[in-house]
Amino acid sequence: MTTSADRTVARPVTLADIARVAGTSASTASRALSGRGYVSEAARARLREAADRLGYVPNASARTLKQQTSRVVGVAVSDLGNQFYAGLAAGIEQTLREAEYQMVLVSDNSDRVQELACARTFLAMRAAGVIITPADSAAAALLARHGVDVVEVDRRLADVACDAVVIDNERGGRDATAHLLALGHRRIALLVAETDWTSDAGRRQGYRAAHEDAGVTVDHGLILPIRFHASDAEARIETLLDEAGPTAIFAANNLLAEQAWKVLRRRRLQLPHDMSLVAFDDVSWMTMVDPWITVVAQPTVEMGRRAARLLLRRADDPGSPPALVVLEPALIVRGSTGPPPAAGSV
Amino acid sequence: MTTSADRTVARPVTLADIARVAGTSASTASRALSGRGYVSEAARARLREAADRLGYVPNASARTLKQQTSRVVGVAVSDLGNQFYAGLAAGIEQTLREAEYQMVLVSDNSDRVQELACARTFLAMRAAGVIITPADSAAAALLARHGVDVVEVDRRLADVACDAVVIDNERGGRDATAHLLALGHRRIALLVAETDWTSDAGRRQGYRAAHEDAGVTVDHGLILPIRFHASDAEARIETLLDEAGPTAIFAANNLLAEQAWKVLRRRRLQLPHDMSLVAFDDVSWMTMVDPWITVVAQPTVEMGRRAARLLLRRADDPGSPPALVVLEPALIVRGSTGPPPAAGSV
DNA sequence: TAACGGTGTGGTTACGTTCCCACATCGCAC
DNA sequence: GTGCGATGTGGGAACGTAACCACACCGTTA
Repeated sequence: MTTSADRTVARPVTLADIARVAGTSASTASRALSGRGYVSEAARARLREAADRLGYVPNASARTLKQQTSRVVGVAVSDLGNQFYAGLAAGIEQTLREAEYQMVLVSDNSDRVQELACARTFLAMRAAGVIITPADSAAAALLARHGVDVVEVDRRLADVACDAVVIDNERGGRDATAHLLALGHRRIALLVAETDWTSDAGRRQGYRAAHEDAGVTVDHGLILPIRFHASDAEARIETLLDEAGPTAIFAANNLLAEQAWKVLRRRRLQLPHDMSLVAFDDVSWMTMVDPWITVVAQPTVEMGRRAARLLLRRADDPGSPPALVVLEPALIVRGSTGPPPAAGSV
Repeated sequence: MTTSADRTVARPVTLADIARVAGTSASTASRALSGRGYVSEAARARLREAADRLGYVPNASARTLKQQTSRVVGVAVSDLGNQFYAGLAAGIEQTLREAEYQMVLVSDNSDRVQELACARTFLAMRAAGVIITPADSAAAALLARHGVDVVEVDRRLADVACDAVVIDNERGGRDATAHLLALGHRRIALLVAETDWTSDAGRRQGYRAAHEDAGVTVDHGLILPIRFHASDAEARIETLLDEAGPTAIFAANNLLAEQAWKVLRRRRLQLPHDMSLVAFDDVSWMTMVDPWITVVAQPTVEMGRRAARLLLRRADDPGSPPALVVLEPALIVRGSTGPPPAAGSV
């Protein structure tokens, strides 16, 4: 007995099925539904109707196999749990969806092995392109060698020529540091990720440049490189405070800012009276704590959108030279920064 | 002239290429690399070597086409920009990656049209399964009709039988409300999403049940349903404060909590002296503001992991009955709740 | 009238993989 | 020595789509 429930296991409807129902060939059905090539209005209408009635869903794999390219874009970010990367992904997804592309999203923990595995997966899927926050140059190289377009976001690492979207990290670092120097600080601690990424290197460079501009010598004991998710991060910040005696802290990413802020709170240090703090990347908590945190804001979601747009543009115009989009960070001065405690005064 | 750079446009390597190099047939090459069926050690070694040397990457589309199923899981969440959904996605991605599945992630804005479009896309990709935070029952119905496994997360909406991962929302709402009632509050405002979702309905039901348990009648003027991303949310909260005169607020999701908190700060109301606040969903800012926010915490990432695991389990054992995983929320009492202001005292 | 371009259609093939089947060669037991 | 199962291999079909080609029919023009 056949009931409607039997349809739950029905074989997927194909072009051939529709063609049979509409009394045409599969070729005509393909042309009618894809809109390429000649089809009479009558045939098109019949085929459309049949497709609707049977619940036709085109088989993306068959299409990809035939056309040698898909509408899938691979995206690999360092840590989906971090608001910054989640925002990037949200921007990318939004733009891709509007262009009717799909996003395959992977969180690779900045691990080169996982990153390379992702690249291989994207290759296997014949991804139309890949957007990556690179931790290593190997993935981009592999993809480029197979002719897959790559866009690097947040930092640049590839040996090969490829599109990239970054912010002017040096300017961000410089603005933040100059702001503190202008307030009178001379001992500014720098908390920075322990990597060779261009993002952190740029911020570090900006920190140095601002000191040079102001004619202030940097005490290298004030610079503290910290690995991502290092369990001893807060302890090391404590040590820095004790040993290097800074009057201000510049935390070069939102995670380090959170950790620094927690240490300061634990020590009951008043912002900005006892210590000034500048963060990088304006996440929501920074305007919820008291005082609000002075910050170098980056247009996170917009970076994602731009990266996706670069990829889409290259799909249209494969020959165009590699584009580098540099977005501007914005220093937003809020309550967490002020003059240093007057040494020995009162 | 042929240079190494020419390889950038090389035709992808196929099984046939490898077979030719190793002196076998494509069938044997397939068996050797996929590990299914008989292959001599010698042949396997030769084929492995050839695959490595030529940089073979299997074509996922061809495989999917042939096998009629893929290693892709479709994931549709309401709003990737919200920490809660980002956490869900992170948990899902982690578990899928460990099982060597890929996640196609879409943010559908809780829009039924977009949600249905997503479902169609996942169908086209022959997704092995779909995980969704549903806004409408149509998507799950469509997928189920085509034999695609669906897991609902955070809320249940499907007419069809499918796996689901939720938390005990009623208990969460009840615990939060009972906590406030025990402190002596009798006028507790409820900020809740204006939907028919089981999540919010459950929290609302818990709110009511706690009142009943305590023998307190609910003033319906204290209940404020607010649409997601409503631009007038804060204004309506202000109005509620003025007109209904609550002594405590229970905000049934992290967005409403943020908005309520901002209104309270603007009014310079002291937590918990002038007003108590309980939030739902423990996001990072809640332990950064002063005082810390009392909250009903939900295991966000774990919910994602469990959802993915349900899907993977069903792939192994297609016949198993629909599973409903109910995780427990946890009331964490912190500084934002205390006794109500003593009416007319002092 | 013949040639021609535009329109419309269907047959066939190819994309790369897997899987079924046929077949061949063993060693071993009866 | 015949049968049989285990091992190993290759041929060929199939998955569903899109592209190419051949063809057939029109109306128009030389």
